[in-house]
Amino acid sequence: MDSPADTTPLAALLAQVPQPEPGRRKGALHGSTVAKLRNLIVTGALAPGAKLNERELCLQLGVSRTPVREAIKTLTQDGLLRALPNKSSVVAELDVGEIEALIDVVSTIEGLAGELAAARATEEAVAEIGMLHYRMMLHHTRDELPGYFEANKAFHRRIIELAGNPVLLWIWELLALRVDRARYSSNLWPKRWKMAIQEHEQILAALTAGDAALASQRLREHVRNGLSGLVAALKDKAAKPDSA
Amino acid sequence: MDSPADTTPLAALLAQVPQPEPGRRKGALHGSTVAKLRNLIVTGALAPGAKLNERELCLQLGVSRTPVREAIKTLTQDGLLRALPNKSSVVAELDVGEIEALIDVVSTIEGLAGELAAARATEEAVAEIGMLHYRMMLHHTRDELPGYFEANKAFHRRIIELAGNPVLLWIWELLALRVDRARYSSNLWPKRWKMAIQEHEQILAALTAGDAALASQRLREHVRNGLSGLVAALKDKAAKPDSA
DNA sequence: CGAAAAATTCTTGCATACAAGAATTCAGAG
DNA sequence: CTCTGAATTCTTGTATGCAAGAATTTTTCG
Repeated sequence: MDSPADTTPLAALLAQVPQPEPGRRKGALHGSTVAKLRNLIVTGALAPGAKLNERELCLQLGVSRTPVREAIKTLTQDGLLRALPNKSSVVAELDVGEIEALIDVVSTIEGLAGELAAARATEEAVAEIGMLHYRMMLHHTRDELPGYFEANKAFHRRIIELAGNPVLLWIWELLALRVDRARYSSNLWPKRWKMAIQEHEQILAALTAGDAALASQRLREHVRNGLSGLVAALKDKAAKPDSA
Repeated sequence: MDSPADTTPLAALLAQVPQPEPGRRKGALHGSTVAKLRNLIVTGALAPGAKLNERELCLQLGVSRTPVREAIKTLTQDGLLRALPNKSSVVAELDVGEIEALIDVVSTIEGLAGELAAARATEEAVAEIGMLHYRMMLHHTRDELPGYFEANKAFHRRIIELAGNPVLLWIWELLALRVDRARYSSNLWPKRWKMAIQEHEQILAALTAGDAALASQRLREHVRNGLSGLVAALKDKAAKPDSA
């Protein structure tokens, strides 16, 4: 059976079939497919409004329709795709109105996180968040957008985690997907870097002091400032669409 | 081809096959399967910890594995199921700690909704919410739990809708699933009916007055009271498990 | 009789086949 | 040449097949 020189034509054909990539184990396709597709959408590689052809995605991602369809369903639930009955799903438009709606919700959620986090802030936890803050500053001085972006997100995530509320974290992750998408689509970022860093310092100080009300307020306003800037940038872009 | 007396054995066999229920159109199975399964979980018909056998569910729901698997994935994302790799998914435990976590998040979300709703409260909208309030009172006087339950949820939902923020509504619906589940599992309800009705009246008054801060505060506290009662009831139940 | 191991059965993960509906193409009439 | 409509093709929705891994039973040895 394991003879390398099997001579039947059928065996020859079968030999070059899938070869399930030795290292791949069962049960990993759903997750990885979701991750890949989500990245394409969040980063804008798949533009808003783009139609998703399942067969095409199968080829592109190298899997069968089953995991692709599962991924589409998942991302539809996350609000990144819109499903039309018997028609191709499309990448959700990123409506400025919806981002404005996000402002209220995300700022409120992060405000709550700040309040809870301040009450639980140990020295160690604050130090860890502080580290993320400095990492972000480092990327700032180097003008490294992706690194800055990632450190910024890690800074916020760490605060949510510090709040110690799993439901809060769950909701935040859902919201963060949409926020990220909006961020990617408007690269106004350099303009807000400095102010964001200052605000982060203020937040860090409030957490260090264990001042729940202050941490809450500062996070709320920080998020509101950031997203408002995003909305303004997107409106600007919409007004003069060719200045990218 | 349409001869009613086709004589081949194969045709005879095919004749008694599925008969896809004349009224059923393509594309409806996913949604209906999710709804059915979700109901089984939320109402507790499928107990926390129960293992889901896909084949069994297929028979029970009368569909193939595909929609069942999709439904399982959807509900897993909603947090009603937990997926274990290569093993049966199980109905998520309803952990008291998680419900405590829900308190902070749901009360904050509804507080935000109250704030936004008060700012947009027209006479018509307030009248509509008032109607739901009276419907709830009616069910209260008649001791009709399911109706009370439904009217209560409609009351809250209408306020969220009045807030006019689609992201807020989306998040609220996700959270409401877990809240409902907790409610079904603890039937302490009659005890809190009266107070809930009084609180609703206060909320309605704040909305009528267009007082955003007050509406926000009252909704926040109303939700907190309700869920805290739930947690207490569940802890009680856990302490003396046989008193159902 | 008890315990470990081997074999069988069961269950999920992924792929694929088939059917219903949508999109597109092509033909023909005006 | 354009518009309409029928026929073809394409795409999604659902069912089913097959294999990898888990659970269970049976068997064998101490």
